[in-house]
Amino acid sequence: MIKERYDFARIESKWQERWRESGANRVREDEAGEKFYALAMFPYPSGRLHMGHVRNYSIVDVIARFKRMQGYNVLHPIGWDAFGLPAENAAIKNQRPPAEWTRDNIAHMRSQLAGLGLSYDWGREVTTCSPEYYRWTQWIFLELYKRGLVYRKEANVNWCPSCATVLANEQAEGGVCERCAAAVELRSLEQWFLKITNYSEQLLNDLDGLTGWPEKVKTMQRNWIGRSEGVQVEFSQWTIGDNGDNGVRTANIEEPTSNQRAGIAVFTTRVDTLFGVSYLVLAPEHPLVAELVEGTAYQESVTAFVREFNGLNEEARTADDAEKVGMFIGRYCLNPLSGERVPIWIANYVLPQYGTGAVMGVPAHDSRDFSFAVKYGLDIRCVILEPGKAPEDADLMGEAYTGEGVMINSGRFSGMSSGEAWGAMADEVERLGMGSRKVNYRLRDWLISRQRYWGAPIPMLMCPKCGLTPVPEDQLPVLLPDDIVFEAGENPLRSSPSFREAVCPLCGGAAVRETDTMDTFMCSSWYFLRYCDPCSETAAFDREKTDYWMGVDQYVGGVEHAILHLLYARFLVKALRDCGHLSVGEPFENLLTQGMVCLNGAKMQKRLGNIVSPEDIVERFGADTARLFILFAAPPERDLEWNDHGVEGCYRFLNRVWRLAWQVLKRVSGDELGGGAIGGTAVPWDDCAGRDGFDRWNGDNKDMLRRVHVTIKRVTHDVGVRFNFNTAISAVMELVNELYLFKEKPEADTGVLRQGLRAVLLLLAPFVPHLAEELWQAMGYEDSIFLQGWPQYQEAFLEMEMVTVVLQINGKVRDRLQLPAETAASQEALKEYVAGLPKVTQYLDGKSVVKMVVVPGKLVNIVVG
RNA sequence: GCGAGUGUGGCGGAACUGGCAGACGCGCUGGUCUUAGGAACCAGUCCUCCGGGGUGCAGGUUCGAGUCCUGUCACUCGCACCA
Repeated sequence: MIKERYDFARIESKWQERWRESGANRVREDEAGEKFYALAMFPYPSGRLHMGHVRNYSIVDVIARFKRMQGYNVLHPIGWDAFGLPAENAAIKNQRPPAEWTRDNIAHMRSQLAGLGLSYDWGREVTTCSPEYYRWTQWIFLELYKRGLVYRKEANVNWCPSCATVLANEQAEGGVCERCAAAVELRSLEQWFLKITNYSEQLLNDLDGLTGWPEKVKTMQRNWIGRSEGVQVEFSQWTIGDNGDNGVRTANIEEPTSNQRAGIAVFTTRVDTLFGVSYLVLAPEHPLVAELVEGTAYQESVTAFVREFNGLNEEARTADDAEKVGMFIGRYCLNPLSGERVPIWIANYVLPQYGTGAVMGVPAHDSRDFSFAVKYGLDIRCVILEPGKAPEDADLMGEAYTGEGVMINSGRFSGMSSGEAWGAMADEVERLGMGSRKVNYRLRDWLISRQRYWGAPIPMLMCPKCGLTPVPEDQLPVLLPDDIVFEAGENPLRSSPSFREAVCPLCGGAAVRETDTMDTFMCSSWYFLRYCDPCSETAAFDREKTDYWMGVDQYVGGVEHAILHLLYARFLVKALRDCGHLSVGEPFENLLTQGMVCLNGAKMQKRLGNIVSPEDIVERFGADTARLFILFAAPPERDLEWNDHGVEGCYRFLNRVWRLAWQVLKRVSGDELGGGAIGGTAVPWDDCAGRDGFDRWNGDNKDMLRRVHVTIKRVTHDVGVRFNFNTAISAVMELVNELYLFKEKPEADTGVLRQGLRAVLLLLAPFVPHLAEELWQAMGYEDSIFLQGWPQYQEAFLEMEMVTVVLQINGKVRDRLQLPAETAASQEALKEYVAGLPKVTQYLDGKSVVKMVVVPGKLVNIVVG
């Protein structure tokens, strides 16, 4: 028999053990029922869980348990995003291999997860740093390589000269080394890239099909991809120096000399402003700069200016407060349409990696060019009239006009609308062979090289004879060596002979292994595929299994992954599909981005010292209370303010449920109806479906049953459709309050009471699985509550005999009428009833009724004039 | 600057398609029981001059607006010289 006290510690460990022993959460592909793939973003094994994890995994667990009760075949896996920097830093600090540190962290966090009663299929656990996993990460790399989606290129990395090591962007914040505070330099290294830009268009367009994603995330991805349509225009180059004599146009001349070069290409989205160009700017890094100034009077000053930028990393370069600086380099070029001579400048505000690294300056119609022109006294030439402004205003511009208007000062294009001119001028540029329409993206290729130990080694070799050679598939995995000494400095793989020395698979000669490892985002971009087939030794995943489980039906995680992780995963899925390994083109059908967990108004962070430890909460109140609070305190997408009193409130509520069950069961066992009925089989009042069952009851009993079914309906909708767990829980709280009141009524039937308790437990089960399971068993059921179907409400039970109709006069609530449902449902009957009310005559006060608005079953509004 | 989002009691938040604002919980106040309680239970808890007024502010649409529209302010997040 159930005990009087709610002993959560005993109950929770008991059920966790039983679920584990019975394999309650194991799934297979061949089971009956539609599949449902519920996924939380897997954690980095930092050492212990924080509240953000608890929130994330509680949300997914509720969804998984709910769907399971609804009869779905639910895949609910967990794993570890286990490569990465902290393990390596810890290794240096404690002289312990990263593998050990990671393994211990995982062990501890695994037990914490188990302690929360999360219904994972532990048989599918995946760890990205295990050779069984990263073997396939390497295989995917090779697949992409085969498909031409991998290339090598020189690129800058953050380099700390004092630590002699490469830093990630996050470690180089503010241009300063995180560890030693030395100024970070840029170093150019040969590195590996994935051609994600091949998929720019698809990644952008397919966002429209992701109807289950928050608009916010899609917008962020759209901005990140940054598509813009424009024209790439060539400004032919003049040879003139700064002595002012007229130059000669030299474009299209064969055999160019050092003074006769082809044009300079710029990309513009505003080709309509071409006649407004008063200068042209190159990025300081532009390859032409050195050539253009070579041997001129400008060489020295320009070189000095350029050098200033080389040491600067991108962050310092693009900081908000960075002032625009630039200089004239003594050269001119020709405007392809107007034929005008245009001075060439270099300036810090032009980015080398976007477009062509060169920009046409149109001060009148671009705010950046405007401020630059004002600073350096450059021509501001208006070519588009702002509607409603007089032409003479153009000279007195206080800021750039970036809108549309009528063209002026633009040769034969004058008089057109700017929209028309855009097309006409683009056509003209193309006709002249001076450029063409072009689409540009902000998205850059994905640099996956990390000069680090703790990551999946890039499976490539350099053979002096055969060049770059992929490691053959049957030689995977390329294992990380463990004979490594960890100290600050270079990638330890570089100094490991056992790792570096290899044999070329093509010629059999000596070769050198690539020592770069892969960005951990690479490992986390396909883990959800591995969950579908986690133990395969012959493939990354079986196509049939991914066909069964993919895509993920519900993905849940923090918004901080809205761009990188989600974009990379989408890219990889598309690439693998194109390699013939997948049927789907998008990994995640529905996405829920949960809010942060805050304390005192700020995100819980070790750094801020505003941390509440999940372990403490579980120890003091139990996992069920922790889960309940975190789901009750706010809807999942919103930030959640932690509140200790609120936790106690949830604990109180569970105690209240416990006592209710205890009292109900005590009464049932003493009741002639209940005594013999407890057991695994259905008791009569458990299946009083249909109108007949309902009509057996009346008065308080009938009202109580109605409440039960109304609550089932609400909770089903709130959990299954809206993911508003907070309102679902509050609905159950209301039901419990009602049951307490009902219990004291003289007419209260024990069967109805039991029916109410049964509903409470079923509805609470996804939230507080241990308590629900314990009380379910106490009710006499032998099977797990999770094998019980999700409760169904009966329409007939929802029908009200009396309903409340609101009476308004001129929109103000004047009365609430209790009416038979039949009367309330009919326009005419309601009108008639209301018209006869003395209250109405009183409020009319001699005035006449202008109109009567009737909403059947709800409201009557009498408009009085 | 661009983009997205959010503004409701002392607090977290309800109000789903325009129809009873403040559900549920916290906190607070008073009470019952108790040796005691930070336990449990009961009652109360937006303001009010008792007419009414209240959902950041100002307008608008409507019989009716927290909800829709326009403008505005504040805060949060993302991107940020992307030509």
